[in-house]
Amino acid sequence: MNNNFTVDYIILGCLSINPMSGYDIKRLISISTSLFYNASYGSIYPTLKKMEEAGLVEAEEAVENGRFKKIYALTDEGRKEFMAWLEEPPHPIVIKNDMLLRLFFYRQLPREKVLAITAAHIEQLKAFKLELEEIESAEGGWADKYQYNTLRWGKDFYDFQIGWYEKLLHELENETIK
Amino acid sequence: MNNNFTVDYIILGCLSINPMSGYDIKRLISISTSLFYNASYGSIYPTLKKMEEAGLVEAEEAVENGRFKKIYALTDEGRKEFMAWLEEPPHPIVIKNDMLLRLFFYRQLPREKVLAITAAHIEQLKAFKLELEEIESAEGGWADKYQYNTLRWGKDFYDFQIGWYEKLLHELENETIK
DNA sequence: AATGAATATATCAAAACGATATATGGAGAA
DNA sequence: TTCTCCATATATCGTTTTGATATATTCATT
Repeated sequence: MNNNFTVDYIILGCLSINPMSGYDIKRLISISTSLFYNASYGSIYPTLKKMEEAGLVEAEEAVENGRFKKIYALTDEGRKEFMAWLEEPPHPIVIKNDMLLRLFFYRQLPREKVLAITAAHIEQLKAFKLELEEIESAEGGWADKYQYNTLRWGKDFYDFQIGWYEKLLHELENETIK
Repeated sequence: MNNNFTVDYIILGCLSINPMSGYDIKRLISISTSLFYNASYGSIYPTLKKMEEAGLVEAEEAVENGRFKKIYALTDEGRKEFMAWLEEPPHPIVIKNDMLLRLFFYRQLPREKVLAITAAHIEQLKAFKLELEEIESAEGGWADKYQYNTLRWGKDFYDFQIGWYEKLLHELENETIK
């Protein structure tokens, strides 16, 4: 585990809160961190296996509601590894922003199409923000002050984006930028 | 090219501005879009080869300053493909934000370490913003109004992040959040 | 003449994605 | 009751992407 910008630590982090299955990890991520850090089944399950072999996690096969489950928990070694990671300074942010990539080339598109796409994008951002607020009101149990702040970042980031594209749209409509 | 959230279109986009080599594409990306959409040599060169076979780009072997270069240019087919992509609505943003991921778990870290990491992160963001402003004053030739706006987004996004973490830091210092 | 930086192409192992296969339990409808 | 659909749960697989490195050449500096 030489590179500390991998899916390994989000998994260790989930298990540091509670022992859980790969499916639980995926669900926890999707309702809490997916906006700023996501992971797929295709990385979660192989990584759990790899970390079990490395002695960072242990699996206990359990039956819950009559359904088979493999509950993973941190070992002492795993918790040590996670805490060491937690103290390190963070890596720079990595973004794939498809809208901005397209914007970079929009000179080649007729003005009215740019306006339409931008307006639609603003509506989509507003819809995503609403979704996030629904998650906020539905959940609540797991939220300590730090976790709550990551959720607040999500909302603030949507507000930033919505405001930014609204300003752009108005400028394009009024053609005040040269 | 079924999935339109791949490296293919950023390459077609670069070539839509000017014919250039894989090395040129990498450099153009790193000084213009890397903040919101990056690509590595390991994806650029194989993709150029794949798209040449598919007839979307053509290579011309040239000698520039006595140095061998493979200049790629869009074919009519390639430009058609790119323009079709450009009209589509964008995919949602994808982020890997290591700082926020760590924040999600910071309850497990002593308060003073959280404060120190957050303060250091703010300084790093300010340094990155300065770097971006240096790129801005160095370049200028390629900047049409849309391209300039993507650069402005970068600066605005740094301002948003700096402000956000400064607010967080003050709240943590004063412990006004429950 | 030597060194090192920038230019330029290319490849490879490891990681991650995205989609899908498989299977079961539970809820509600027909 | 049985059928269907959805949520739960684990797992895999081809493709894509990353990150690092290998190789080679030119140019400017020492």
